[in-house]
Amino acid sequence: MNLRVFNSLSGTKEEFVPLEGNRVRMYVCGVTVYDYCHVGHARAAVVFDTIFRYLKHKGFDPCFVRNFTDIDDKIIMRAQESGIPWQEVTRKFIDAFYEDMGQLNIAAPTVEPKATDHIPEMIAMIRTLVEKGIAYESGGDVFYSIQKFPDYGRLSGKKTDDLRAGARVDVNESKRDPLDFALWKKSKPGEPFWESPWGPGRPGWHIECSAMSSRYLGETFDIHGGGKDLIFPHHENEIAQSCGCSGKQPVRYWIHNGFVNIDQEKMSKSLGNFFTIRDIYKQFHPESLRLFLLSNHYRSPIDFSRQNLEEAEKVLTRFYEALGGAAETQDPTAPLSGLDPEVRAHPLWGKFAEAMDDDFNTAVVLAHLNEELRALNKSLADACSGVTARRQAAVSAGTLRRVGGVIGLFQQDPAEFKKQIFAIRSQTLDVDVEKIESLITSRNSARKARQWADADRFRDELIRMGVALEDTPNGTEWKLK
RNA sequence: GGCGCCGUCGCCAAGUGGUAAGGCAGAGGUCUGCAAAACCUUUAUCGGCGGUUCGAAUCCGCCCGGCGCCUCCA
Repeated sequence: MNLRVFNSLSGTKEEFVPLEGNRVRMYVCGVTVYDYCHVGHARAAVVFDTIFRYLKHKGFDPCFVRNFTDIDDKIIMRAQESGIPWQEVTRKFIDAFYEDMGQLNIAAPTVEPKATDHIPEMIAMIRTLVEKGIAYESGGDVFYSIQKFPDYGRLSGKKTDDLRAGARVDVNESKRDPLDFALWKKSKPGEPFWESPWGPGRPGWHIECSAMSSRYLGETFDIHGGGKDLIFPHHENEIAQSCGCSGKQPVRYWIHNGFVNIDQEKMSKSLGNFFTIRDIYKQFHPESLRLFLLSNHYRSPIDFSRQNLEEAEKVLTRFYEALGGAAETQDPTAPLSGLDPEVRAHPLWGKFAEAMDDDFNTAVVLAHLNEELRALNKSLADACSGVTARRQAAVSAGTLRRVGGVIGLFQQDPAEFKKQIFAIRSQTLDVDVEKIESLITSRNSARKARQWADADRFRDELIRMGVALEDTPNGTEWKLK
C-alpha cells in the first residue's frame, strides 16, 4: 500500500513518492535555543519523530535533518539580560533540549546542524542572491527583494498586495518594499558578528534553513516539516531564497503540524500560557505526554489539559499492566519460543500500516492498539487455563510492543514503568510505604479471620491515602491512584 | 480588513458521498467475602437552516459559535 501525505503546498493528500528510489530527504525546523522547550515543541518533535520512524519501518532510507537555531535576537537578548555569553545560553538550552526530548523517546535525526556552523554557506547563498539581483545591500543589511520572486505567497496562500494592506510589517527605511526580509543583519556594537562582504553582521533567521537544507539534502529534497506557525513567513521566505539561488523548487512535500492549545487558545510564549516539558514531567510520565500527542491527528489542534493528560496516562498504564501480565504468564517450565513468525504475521500490522499510510493517522492507530489490548487481556484471563491462551497472550503482547515501537510507544520494561509512575506520584502524594504495607498486612489478617468489617476499614483508610488495592492470586498488590 | 481552519455521544477523538473507529466517564452483568483489575453488554445521525444527489457528518450556500495566520513563535 502506498503512503499518502497531506502537502501544504497543494492543500491535498498526495501519494508520496521520493525523488530518488528509497531515499527520503527530510528537513524539519528545530528550535531556537534561548529557553526550555514547551509542549508545542514537544508536539512538533513527536510528530516528525513518528514520521521519521514510520518511513524507516516502511522500508525507506530517510536522511533526516533537524537544525538548531543558535543565533538570533532572542538569544542575544537572553544573553544580555542574564550576563551570560550567548554561546553558553545556547549550549545550556541545547543540553536541556536533549534531556527533555530524550525522555519523550525522540530518536536522533541523521544530522543536527547548528546555524552558527554554517555561516559561510549562508554568506555564499546571500552573495549569489545579490549577484542575481534578487537581493540588495542597504547600509550593511542585506534584504531579499520580494518583487523578484513572482511565486511569493504560494505556500501560505497570501497575495503580496493583501500583505502590504495588512501592513503590520516593520517600517524600515532601508527596505525597498516593506515585505522584503533580512538575509543579513548588520551587527550593533556589542553584538556577536561574523565578517561578510557587507561588513560585520549575522544571518537573518530564514537563510539558515535554506543553507543547511541544501548543504545536506541538495537543491531539491522530499519533505520539509515544521509547525503551522512557520508557514508564513519562515517557510515562504525559505522557498524564495532557495528557489532564487537554484532556480528550482526546493521542497516537494511540505508537512505542517497543528498547534497545542490551552483553553482553545494557541500555546505560545507571547501569550504566556505555555507549559515547559520539564514542568509536565514533574507530574506525568513522559510517555503519557507522547501518547497524548499521538492521540490526535498531527494536523489538528490539540487541547492540552490536566484531564487529557491524566486520561492518556491511564490508557498508557493499562497497556503496561497488560504487557507486564503477559511477561508473567511466560511460565519457565513451558518456554514459549518461535513467536516471531506469529508476531510478524499478526493482523494488527495491516491495520497499523493502513492508518499510517493515510497521512500518518496515529489516532486510528491508537484505536487498533486498544482493540488488541482488549484481546490481550482476554488471553491473559484465560492464560492460567492453558498453553494456547498463554501463547496467544505472548503473541499479542509481542505484537503490541513491536507495533507500538514504530511510533515510539511501549518500549520500557513494564516493571520499570510501574516504578517510574510510582516515583512521580509519590512526589505529589507524600506516601509512607511502611504504613501502607502495615495496613495491608492488618487487612489481610482480618480477611483471613473473615472479619470483613475490619478488613474494609483498613482498606478505606488506604483509599483515603490514595492507595488502590488489588487482591490477586499472588497476593495483594497496591498502587497509587 | 485579507486569507484559512474548526464545531461528531457528558468529556477526549477518528471518519470527507453509501446510513457513525477508539478512549475516558456512566449504567447493567461475570468474577470477588465485598471491592479492585479484567472481560461482556449498553449510550450519538454528526452547530442551525436551505440546496445538490438514488444517497451527505462528509459537496455547495447562508447563518450561529470558536480559533489561527497576516509580527517572533513548533
